[in-house]
Amino acid sequence: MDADFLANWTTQMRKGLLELCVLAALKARRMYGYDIVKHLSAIDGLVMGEGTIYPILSRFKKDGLVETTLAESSEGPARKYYQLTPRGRQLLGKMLAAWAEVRDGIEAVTTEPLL
Amino acid sequence: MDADFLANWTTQMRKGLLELCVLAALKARRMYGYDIVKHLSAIDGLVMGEGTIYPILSRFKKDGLVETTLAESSEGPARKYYQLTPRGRQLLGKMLAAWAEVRDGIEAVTTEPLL
DNA sequence: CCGAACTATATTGTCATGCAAGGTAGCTGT
DNA sequence: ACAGCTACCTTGCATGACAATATAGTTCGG
Repeated sequence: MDADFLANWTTQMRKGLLELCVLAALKARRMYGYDIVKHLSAIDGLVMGEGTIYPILSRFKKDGLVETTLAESSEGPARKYYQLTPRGRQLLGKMLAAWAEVRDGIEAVTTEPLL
Repeated sequence: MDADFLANWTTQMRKGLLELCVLAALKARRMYGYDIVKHLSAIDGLVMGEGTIYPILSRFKKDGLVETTLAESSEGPARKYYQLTPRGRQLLGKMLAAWAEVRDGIEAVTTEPLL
């Protein structure tokens, strides 16, 4: 089915892009995992589940891009806040540059005039 | 190394996006594999190798998105030209819509004002 | 006429990742 | 007690980019 192809393709398209979004979301403020899911899912095209965010955050921590702080919550278990390290901030800059390049390239191909 | 992380991430980011570019490149005219590589590699951020294009084209053909025509060449082996089927053209439209949605979503996250 | 260089197609294997599914645990209201 | 929400985390699968590799035809210099 077309629907299958499209759903599958959409998954593939998001690879890597979600990492960019998560890092970008942490640029302005610290956030905890569950919150990031809600935050990004509010945006069309960036809907994601918890099984997606936690592996990403673990990777980020392992690679020294973020650090964590535990904080009590009155609405459930303690929240683990993630905040960017200088290294994470620097890498985010490079990723944004690479993203802009690819985005512009795609824009060029998809709007190409007929030859 | 940061360089490793970035290189790896760039690879992941391109997943799916390259398929979009290939379909889009075929929108205006038929092309053969080697030619598509040269064509897209001329654009920064869309550089790709032959080991990438042929699996994509095979998938497209298997899924009925493109059809092929063989044509003699005076500069090497016969060229296998790929052209969009109506189904491929229709799917390209849907993919472009999904792409626009994700692109705009990322734009929103990465340019978010400080709270 | 031999080999280097280029065109062109194709396959195999590795690796990272998105995501569904499942599991644990704390707090709130009935 | 129990349902329902918040919040965290792990396992397993499917997918696709890319490097490496193989094959074969053409062209051109020595």
